[in-house]
Amino acid sequence: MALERTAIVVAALDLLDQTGLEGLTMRKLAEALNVQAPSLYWHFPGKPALLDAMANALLEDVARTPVDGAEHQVVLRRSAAELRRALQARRDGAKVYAGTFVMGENVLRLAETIIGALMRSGMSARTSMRAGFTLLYYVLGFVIEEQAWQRQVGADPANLAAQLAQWGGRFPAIEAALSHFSDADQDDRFNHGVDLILNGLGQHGPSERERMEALFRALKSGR
Amino acid sequence: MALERTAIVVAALDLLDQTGLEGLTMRKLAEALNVQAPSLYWHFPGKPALLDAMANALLEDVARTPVDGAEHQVVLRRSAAELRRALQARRDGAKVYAGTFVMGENVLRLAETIIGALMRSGMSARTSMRAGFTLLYYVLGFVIEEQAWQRQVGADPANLAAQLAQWGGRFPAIEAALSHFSDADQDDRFNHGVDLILNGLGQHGPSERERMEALFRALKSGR
DNA sequence: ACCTGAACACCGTTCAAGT
DNA sequence: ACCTGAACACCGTTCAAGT
Repeated sequence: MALERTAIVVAALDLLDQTGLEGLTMRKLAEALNVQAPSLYWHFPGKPALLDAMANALLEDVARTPVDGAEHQVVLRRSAAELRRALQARRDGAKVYAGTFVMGENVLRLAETIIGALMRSGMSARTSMRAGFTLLYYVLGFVIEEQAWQRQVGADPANLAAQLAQWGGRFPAIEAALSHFSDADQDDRFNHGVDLILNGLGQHGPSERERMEALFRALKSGR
Repeated sequence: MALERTAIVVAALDLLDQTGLEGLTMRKLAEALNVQAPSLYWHFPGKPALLDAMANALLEDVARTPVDGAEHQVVLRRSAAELRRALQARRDGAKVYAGTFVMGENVLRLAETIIGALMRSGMSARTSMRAGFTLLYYVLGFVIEEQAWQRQVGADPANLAAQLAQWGGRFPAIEAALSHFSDADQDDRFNHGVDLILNGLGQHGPSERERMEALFRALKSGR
């Protein structure tokens, strides 16, 4: 029953928040569902399959807003922010997602939204895909490090400067930069990276030939 | 003894190649070292500490080439390629790295190389850090997905088109783009993303004010 | 300083059996 | 169709004891 599968995934995500990825076990999950551990194996072939379903479920609310005729920059910025938010919403969310490779509905919808917006702006399918994935990789990497930072430094902030000081001036650029690495700054940092990628896109944008092809396609489809 | 610690990490990385991250256990590692499992706890406080050491060891050969006066684009391109290669060198390398947050020597040297090159080009410490991390996040995200792809699709290539076909035309942009997603193309895809980020940097580059400040600093230090 | 034996409190998964 | 009991082959980690 589809309802039961969904309920298991929901319970698994709640358990994830409580225990972290390390503490997420089939036995504890079964207990949370008032069931014996082997029952889960009727619904999922194994733990990896459950983690795949969890990864896809993380993106449930991503890329739901209609794009309409929005500029590709707007679509990409919003998509990036939504993906970050979705991965951040659960403890170890980025690590769960990073451990899987799912062609699930939510993942595909997100990719379709981004790549589609780029293609509609006149870029070729090839360039759109590459640019879109560049953005997605950036977001994934960002949140992975963001959550690792929260786990490690969030638990013991004083330790950070001490660890760096241990190398005694061997890394001056980092020391100069680290003062700009504050917790309050995370959103700005994230947006700056997104802007950097969008900015790179501007130059690389549709070539003369790609513009002509896009125009031709539009005319042919009668719009 | 530092020698023993290093030997453990080397053995752990070799075991990782054989078993993957899932199969990497303290007991198997101890066996590979002809020792009982509890012995490892004299050298490392626990498995997470071992994984931290492994993550840092992955970057052993990264950012070793002297930068000299190289342009920042050259430094960044090389650093990105070296990081990708290092994470790719071991099975599940990116996942091991993504699970940790280590202020280790190798990680710091890589960050110093990138951020230092950007600062020397005239960018502020703040902008250099943000741009540098954008590149690093991209590389990390790229290799995570690259290795996930190798695990999943590499094992069963025929399955891919079938999985996508299942959604029957709901994701046309992806279908159009997927033909450009070949195994042979991975290096090109990677470089394209790096170029995109470098390209975005060009516009964002040193402002007039930042150029003046850099010039002033250079003059003051007598160069 | 470095390692072992024995034990504790867990794991994921299988499978026959129940309803 | 869905769940349980019992078991198998493992885990990470602790700790007293050895050398």
